Amino acid sequence: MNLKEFSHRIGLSPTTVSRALNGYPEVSERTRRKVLESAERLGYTPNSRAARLATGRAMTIGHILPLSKEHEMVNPIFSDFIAGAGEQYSRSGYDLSLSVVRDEDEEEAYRDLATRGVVDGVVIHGPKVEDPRIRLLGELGLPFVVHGRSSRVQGEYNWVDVNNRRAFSRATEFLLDLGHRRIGLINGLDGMDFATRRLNGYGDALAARGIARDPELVFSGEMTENYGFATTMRMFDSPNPPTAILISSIIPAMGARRALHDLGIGLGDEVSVVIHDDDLSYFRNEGDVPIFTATRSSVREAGRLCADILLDTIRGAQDERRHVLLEADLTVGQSTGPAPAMRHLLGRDRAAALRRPQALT
Amino acid sequence: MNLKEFSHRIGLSPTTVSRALNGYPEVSERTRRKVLESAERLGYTPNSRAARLATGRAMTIGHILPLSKEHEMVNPIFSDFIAGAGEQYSRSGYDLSLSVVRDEDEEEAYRDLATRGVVDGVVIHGPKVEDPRIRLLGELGLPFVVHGRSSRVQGEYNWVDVNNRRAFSRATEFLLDLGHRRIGLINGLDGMDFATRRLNGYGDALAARGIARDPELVFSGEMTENYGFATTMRMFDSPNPPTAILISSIIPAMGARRALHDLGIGLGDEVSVVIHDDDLSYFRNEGDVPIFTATRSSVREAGRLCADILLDTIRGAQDERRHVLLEADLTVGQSTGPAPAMRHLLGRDRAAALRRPQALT
DNA sequence: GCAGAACTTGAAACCGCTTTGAACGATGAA
DNA sequence: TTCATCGTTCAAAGCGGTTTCAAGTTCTGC
Repeated sequence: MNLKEFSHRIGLSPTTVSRALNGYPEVSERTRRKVLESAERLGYTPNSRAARLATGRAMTIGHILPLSKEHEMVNPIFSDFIAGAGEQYSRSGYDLSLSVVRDEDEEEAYRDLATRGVVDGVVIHGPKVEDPRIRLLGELGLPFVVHGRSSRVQGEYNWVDVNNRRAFSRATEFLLDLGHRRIGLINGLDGMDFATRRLNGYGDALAARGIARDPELVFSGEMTENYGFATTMRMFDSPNPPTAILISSIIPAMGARRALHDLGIGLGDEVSVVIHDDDLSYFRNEGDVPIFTATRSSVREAGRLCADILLDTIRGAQDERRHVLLEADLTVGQSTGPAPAMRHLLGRDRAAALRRPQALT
Repeated sequence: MNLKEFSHRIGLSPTTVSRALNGYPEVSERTRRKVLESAERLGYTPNSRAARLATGRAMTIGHILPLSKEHEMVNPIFSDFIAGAGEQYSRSGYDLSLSVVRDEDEEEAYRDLATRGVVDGVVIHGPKVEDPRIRLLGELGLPFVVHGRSSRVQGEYNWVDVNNRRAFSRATEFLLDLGHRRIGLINGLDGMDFATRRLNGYGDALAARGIARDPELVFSGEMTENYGFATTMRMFDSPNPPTAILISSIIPAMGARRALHDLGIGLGDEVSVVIHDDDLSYFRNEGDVPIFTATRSSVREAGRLCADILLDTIRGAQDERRHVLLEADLTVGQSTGPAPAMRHLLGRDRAAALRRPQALT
């Protein structure tokens, strides 16, 4: 049933019905009640396609999920972020549109969303240190918010970020305080803004204690379980392995744990691990004493915040650009302990001998 | 710029321009080329909102992501499925709309999508054994495809499923052939169709060898890492633990591995594990010899197939309902081996003693 | 009792595209 | 040469809402 028929049936004009349903003040309370009740009874719902054309609003927020041909990987934090943001969209009557594109087509995809008029705003995921998408969206005049920041981009824009630098400098200090001196870093992909900030935080803390950064202990890559495994193996295959490792996500941390296990190295005992925990719903680092010592910041909460800011911007309630910097609290779990005094006993030979798990047990 | 202005500028009627851009045969090749080239040059793109109203098509597929208040968990396979499906949508010029709703509002959400006319079809995720959504969508007349099946629902509908029963009976047989007799099952949530089929497959294989199913060895729950950990701990806290475990996803398998490690029980050696592997992009069970012996079926591929079927149905190219049953191949990895003869030595006492990892190393 | 303000309601234009039905010129057959 | 046919193009009527502007009602204040 369309508006014309519905309004005719209840003996009112389309104008009045439209106003009543959209909460305009010009209709009397009595009429509004009648309209709402009749709509319920007769099962009338306005057609969104028509409303969107008439109002010029798409009532939709766009998210773009780029897939690179090489890695073919979906960022595991994506779904939790979306869950948080989507919750807020629903609450405000907005839809969420997701475009899956090859990463080389990503800019084109933003352009497309804007000119086709299917979204009122977009969220930028995973900004690089110098991300061209920010300038592009500015030029397109499409409201947006960045989940993260882009250090080398000039100008104001909305963003929600974790204080990655502080989180990683604190985590590093924590390990230093435990007596660790050789600390590895299993970081995210090179070029990603968050990875750079984490690296800086780690570097700062080391520098403050006068410790040189050993490039052999720093890795960057896509944060899969296998990546965590491979990099950990690599570190312990050297004559001078670390006594502690910082890991950028719980997923590679799983791989690191597997590696340590295979090598027969005690986690939290012989080697300490601190992770950054995005509080993924299927991978909770919880319990009285969490498995991993971690700097935690809920990505779902970040999604909610991004959504709120973006919707405010779109509704024009927000003139200036907004920034939210989330602090990640450090929670001590089972994966950290004092640096072992005997660390030098561990070296290439033992690592090689222990490579196969069966050889151990 | 809108169609009126654009067509005026290039000296053609809106009709002709619209036809040229949409590939109708009535326009001459020369005119079409001119239109396409001018559109490119002047930067004209049709407004989708208007096109959607005019055609009555939403050019959008809906996905609903339900969040339960208790678990608050996002299915980890969701993002990979979406990646697969979204790829196909893009290819066909369709958008993907994602609605995040509380699970008690899920049916209402489908109803809403249908009456508001914002989608042309939807995908049903995670069907229960008897899922009311299938009948509902039938009544609403909204094209749909189910990722999975619903055993106790009558009638025809599109679906793409893995042969869960066969996969789990084969995995069980594989373990039986290795001499295992006490085999645990860490399954998905009770009531989910896939979980029921897996349980049946497991039960079939045991029954075929005359082995009684021990309820103490079967668990169902939401497939988190912690769930895998807790259930494994529980199994080994009994006087008669299993020598092998089947696990429904690689995520709880991580937890199971952690538990075995904490208990000091060798994986693949003292205890065998077979998982079902959805081939998640950030969690690849790969390598020359994969970590886990697994029945594998790519959820991303399932997403692609669902999208293809749904789009065919919407375009009317498809009259009958379509079904795809994917077979999961069993790949042998490092996590399985012959049943240890000395299994009876392991019991409650040793398990209790080994509970804390530090006590071991 | 009446002018003017304050409420309510409705007619019609509009959002920007698609598509029907008509018109036009060119071509070919009679 | 004329008429039917074909290939192109266009004017105008939708699609189903929202919103402007005008008009009708009911209140106020005097």
